[in-house]
Amino acid sequence: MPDTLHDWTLSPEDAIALQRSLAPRVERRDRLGEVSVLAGVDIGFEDEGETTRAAVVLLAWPDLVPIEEIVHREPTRMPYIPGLLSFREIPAALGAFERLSRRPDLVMVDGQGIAHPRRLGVASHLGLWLDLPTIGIAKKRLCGRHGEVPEERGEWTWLTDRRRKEDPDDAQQNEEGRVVIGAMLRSRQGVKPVIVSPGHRISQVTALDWVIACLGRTKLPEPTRLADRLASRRGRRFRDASSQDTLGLDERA
DNA sequence: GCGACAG
DNA sequence: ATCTTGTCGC
Repeated sequence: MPDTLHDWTLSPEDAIALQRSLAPRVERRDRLGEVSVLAGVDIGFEDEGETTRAAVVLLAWPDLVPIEEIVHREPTRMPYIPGLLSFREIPAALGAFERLSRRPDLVMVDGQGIAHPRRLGVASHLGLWLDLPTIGIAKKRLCGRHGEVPEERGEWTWLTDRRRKEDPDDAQQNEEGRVVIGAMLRSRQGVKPVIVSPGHRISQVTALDWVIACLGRTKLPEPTRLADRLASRRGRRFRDASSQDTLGLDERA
């Protein structure tokens, strides 16, 4: 029975202070080079949470064919605390990135980007650390509000939040002075929308464009979907039968 | 003070 | 996130 507090690298107070100091460095405008390799990142857990398993998948653009997969395991250091997710997941993610044969041009992360109380979700934090363009794709909302999302696939609605100290002066605002922090995207009909928020070095609109361009017929965009399968021990049953692998890609566009 | 709360 | 079978629907 490990005392979880002993494994903390940072206290919650220090982690929050670090987020506050890093948030201003997140770039919300496009700074992407030519994109030919995309990456999907996700984290899973084993041994009742004692082991963290990070998965990174590289895909060729625009084929969206996987060209490299890495699964990296290491001891879990921190418990899950809403708002401090990056401190729990990033160490393992970095371990996985170190083993890649090359760096991707754009990274899609399972979780929030700037749609975070201090505008530093795991996608933004990882983007800053790697100095790469990142996008956050989350399945649940952490903060902010939004109206109803149209039912049709590809439709979306803004996710907005009250302005905070962490928001830059030129942050994109709507008519009520609220700040846009992401978009609720109906990635598939009849399914709960996913939350798309910029991570680092990318604008809201460009982030949305990329995620939509990577949609198959499943809820999650291809990069994150593949990383998800790897990180959560699923999809191991079809390792040889590639027939199931490209199923989600056939009917897009 | 009372909820809400990524993975 | 994870523990877990069958089942409803395109």
